[in-house]
Amino acid sequence: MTHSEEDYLKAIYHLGGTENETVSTNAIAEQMDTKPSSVTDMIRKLSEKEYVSYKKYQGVSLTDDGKEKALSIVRKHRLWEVFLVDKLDFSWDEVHEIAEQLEHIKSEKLIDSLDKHLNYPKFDPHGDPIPSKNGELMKTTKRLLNEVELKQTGICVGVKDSSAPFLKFLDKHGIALGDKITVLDKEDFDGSLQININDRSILISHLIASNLYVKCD
Amino acid sequence: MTHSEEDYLKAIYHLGGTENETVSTNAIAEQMDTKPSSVTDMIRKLSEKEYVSYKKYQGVSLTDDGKEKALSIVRKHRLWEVFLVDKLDFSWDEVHEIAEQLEHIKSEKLIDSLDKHLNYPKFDPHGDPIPSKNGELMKTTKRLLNEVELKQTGICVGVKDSSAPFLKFLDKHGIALGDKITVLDKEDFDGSLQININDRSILISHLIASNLYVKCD
DNA sequence: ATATATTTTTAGCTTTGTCTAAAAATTAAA
DNA sequence: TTTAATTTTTAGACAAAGCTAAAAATATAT
Repeated sequence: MTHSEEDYLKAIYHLGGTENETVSTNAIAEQMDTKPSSVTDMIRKLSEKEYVSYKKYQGVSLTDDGKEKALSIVRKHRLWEVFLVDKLDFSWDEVHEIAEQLEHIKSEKLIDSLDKHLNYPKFDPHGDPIPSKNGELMKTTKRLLNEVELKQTGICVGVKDSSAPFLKFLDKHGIALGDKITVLDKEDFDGSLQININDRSILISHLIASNLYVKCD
Repeated sequence: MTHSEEDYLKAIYHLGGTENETVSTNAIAEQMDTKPSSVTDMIRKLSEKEYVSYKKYQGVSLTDDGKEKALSIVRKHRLWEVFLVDKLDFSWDEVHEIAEQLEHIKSEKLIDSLDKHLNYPKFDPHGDPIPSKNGELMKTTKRLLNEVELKQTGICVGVKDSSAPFLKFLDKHGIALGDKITVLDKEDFDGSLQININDRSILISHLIASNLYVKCD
């Protein structure tokens, strides 16, 4: 399994090409910042190796084997992200591209040891769940903050928009993973939300709220 | 700088192709377990990029630029080895091939943070010195154990033969990096050494002694 | 010093992953 | 439903890194 093959499986997984759902050649090309023709080539190879099932012009989806491989890469990626933040004091928005490299390191024992060293974390620094060793992914019932009822409290577990500008905004305003957020008020006018976070009360726009995932009990 | 280019620079460095010393095509091929013709190809490329100086049929040596790159890879390799042993409880003889992968991860900040996290170690688990960030390598005056005078004590800092069988032998007999070794007696007959290590006294063969580096005061 | 052996390089081919440009299939629209 | 637009695939090229086999250069030995 080459570096590149792993990248493709991960991309297909993230685009939802699992459980009989199909993903288009163009979508993969865009996600991976490459050309559709390159994608077709690789898809054919992955199909021969039975990591994906594929009929010409009909899109592609992961086989059980492919899904297993994809989840193992996601697991590695997220564990390394936890390592970078928890142990090396990286901030939330710096870890992605380094983890993108580290996820390809091949050693089962390394990942097992890392998992133990990090005390078996369940979520990565972005609040995304870490697949278990045998490929089970915790179902998290997260909601967008703007969908949360008045007076309810939730824990910030992730973002919808993970672009650097948005992550920097959150950082600047002291909003981080694991923070408890209570919805104090909703403005009918523009959908702004008055929220309580870390014992401060701030007003955030609808756009911000609709890109923040929280987990309520 | 590709993965493969880095491997070649490291190999040339380890073969001593620095400070006007020259290394042969065949030697590199053997070290890297590849063919001489492949080496010639890569040497030409590295020469164009001015990482090595090279005249046909005359062998190759690192430029200042190339040496700097090689030392940075050695630094990364050895820091990762310390991480694996100190933090993830790997044993001495398991870390090499994983570090071989990790050394290619590209992120200056990652290495700086790792160095800090490990508390700026000076030696790797094999007792080899870790180059500083600016490429300085500590001069260690290590000697082979069989060259040490009677009654002298030294600290075990490395091995000459780093093959798995030898490392396993040491492990089995409780000889590890950092151990204090005193030479109690030398047998004229076959060069065996009676040594004291960790409050035990054992007899080791000349071959073993001649593959163990120690550092005396 | 010449012949032999060894080392190194060249030439040409392979694989992996990418690309462009053109053809084929599918989807959308008039 | 026939045409137009879009998506996907094919065909052919390219760069990286490796290989084999043969040629050229250097080193060794008689």
